Amino acid sequence: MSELDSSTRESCRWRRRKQDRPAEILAAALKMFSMKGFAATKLDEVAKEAGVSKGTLYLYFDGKEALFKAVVTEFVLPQIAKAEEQAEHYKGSIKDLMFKLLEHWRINILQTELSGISKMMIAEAANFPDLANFYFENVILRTRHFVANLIELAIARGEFRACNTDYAARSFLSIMVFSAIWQHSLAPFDEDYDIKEYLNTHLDIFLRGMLKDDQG
Amino acid sequence: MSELDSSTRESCRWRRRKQDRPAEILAAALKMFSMKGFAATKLDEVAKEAGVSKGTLYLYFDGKEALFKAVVTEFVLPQIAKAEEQAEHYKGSIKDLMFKLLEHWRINILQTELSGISKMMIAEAANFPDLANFYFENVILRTRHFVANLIELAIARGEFRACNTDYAARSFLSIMVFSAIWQHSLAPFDEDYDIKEYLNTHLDIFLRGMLKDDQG
DNA sequence: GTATTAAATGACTTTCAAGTCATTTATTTT
DNA sequence: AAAATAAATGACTTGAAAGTCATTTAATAC
Repeated sequence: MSELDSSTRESCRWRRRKQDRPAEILAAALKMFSMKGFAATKLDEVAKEAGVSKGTLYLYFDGKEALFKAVVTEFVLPQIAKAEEQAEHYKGSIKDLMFKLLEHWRINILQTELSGISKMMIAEAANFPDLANFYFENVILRTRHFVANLIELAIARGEFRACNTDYAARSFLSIMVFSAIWQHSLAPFDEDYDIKEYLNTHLDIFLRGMLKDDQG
Repeated sequence: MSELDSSTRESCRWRRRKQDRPAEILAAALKMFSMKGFAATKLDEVAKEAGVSKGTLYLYFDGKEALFKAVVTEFVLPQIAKAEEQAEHYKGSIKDLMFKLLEHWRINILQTELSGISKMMIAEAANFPDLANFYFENVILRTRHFVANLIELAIARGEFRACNTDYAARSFLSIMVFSAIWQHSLAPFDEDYDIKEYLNTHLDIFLRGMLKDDQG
C-alpha cells in the first residue's frame, strides 16, 4: 500500500525516509569525494546527489569530516576484510595469490569509485591531518601488515628470496595505490594507457625481482 | 651607495625592485604550492612569503594558474634537462645510471620543495584540467620518453631482457613519483619510514626483474 | 479528524579568498 | 627642486561554500 502511495502521491514535496537516508547520503558522498576530492566537494552537491537538502545531511552527519570517515568505514574497510579472508583460505602459491589480489584490485576497486578514495586521501592528507591519521591507522597500516605477512610466508616457503618484508610490502602496495592515483589524475590525458597492461607489467617485474631463481 | 641606502633608509614603506620581484614571487609560490597544494594556497600567503602585497603579485603574473605554469617552467623543466644531459654523457651501464638518477632524485628533488610540485599536480589534476594538460605534455611525456629510451638502449646492449619499454618506463617512474607523493602525504604518519631504504629496495626489485639472468 | 511529533527544507549568516583599482610614494627625468 | 613616471599598496568588491535554524509538512498517535 505504502509502496503504491510513494510512487503515486506526486503532491508530496518530500517523504520521510529515516531508514534509507544515511545509506543514500553515503553513496552520494563516495561518488562526489571520488570525483572531486575532499576540499573541492561541496556539501550542496552531495545533498543534491543524494536527493536531499543540505539541512538533511547535517541531520544525519556532523559535517564533512564525519561524512568522510563514515565513507571509509562503510566502503573501504570491508574491502580489506574481504582481501584478508581471501588470503586466509587460499591454497596455491603466493605468486598466484598476488595475481588474484591485483586482479581483484583492478576490477573491484580501480575501475569503481572506491579507487577515488585512495587517491583523495593521499592527495589531501597534508591539508587534513586528522583525516590522514584516521586513514593511515585504519587502512594503510592494516593493509601493509597483511601484505608483509604474505611475503614473509612466501619466504618461509622458499618461494621468495629473503628480503626486508616491510619494504617489499611497501613496493607492492605502491603499485596498487599509484594505479589508483593515476586513474584519477593524469590517466585521462594518457591516451593509450592500458590499466591491465600497466598492472601486469609491474607485477611481472616485481615477481621476477622477488622469486628465488629456481621458482617461476 | 645605493647598497648603503637600501639598508639604512628605514623610512621607506617599500622599495622599487622590478628586477627581483618575479624571482622572489616564484620562489614563494614554489614553497606554498609545495606545502599546501594548488587550491589550498592563498595568494595572500604567497604575497606575504614574497614580501609583497597581493596587488604586486598581480602586477607580475596574471593569476594563480599563470603563477603555477611559471613555477613549472622555471624550476621543473631545468631539472629534466639536467637528467637528460647526465644520461647523454654517461659511460657506465644503464643499471648504474639508474642508481645515479634515483640518487639524484632523492637528494635534489625528493628532499626539496620540488617534490611537492609532482605531488601537487597529481593530487589536483582532476580539478584543474588545463594545468594537468600543461604538466602532462611538458613534464610527464618528456620524462617517460627519456626513461623508455634508456631501457631500449639497455635491451639493445643485452643488459636488460626484452619487454614493453613504454610500460617498463612507467613502472620505473611510478617509483619516483610515488615516493614524492608519499613524502607529502602520509610519510609524516609513517614513523620509521626511511626514504633511502624504500628507494633502494624498490630499485633492487625493479632491476632484478629487468636484468638478463647473466647480468647483475 | 485533530493533535502531536519529527523529518525535511532552504533562506540566511558567516567566513574566506580571488581578483580589482584608486591612491600612495619611490625613483627618474628635466 | 619640481614634474613625470611607474612600482607598490591595501581596502574593496565579488562570489562561493560551510554551517545554522525558524518554518513547513509528512507521518503517527489518540
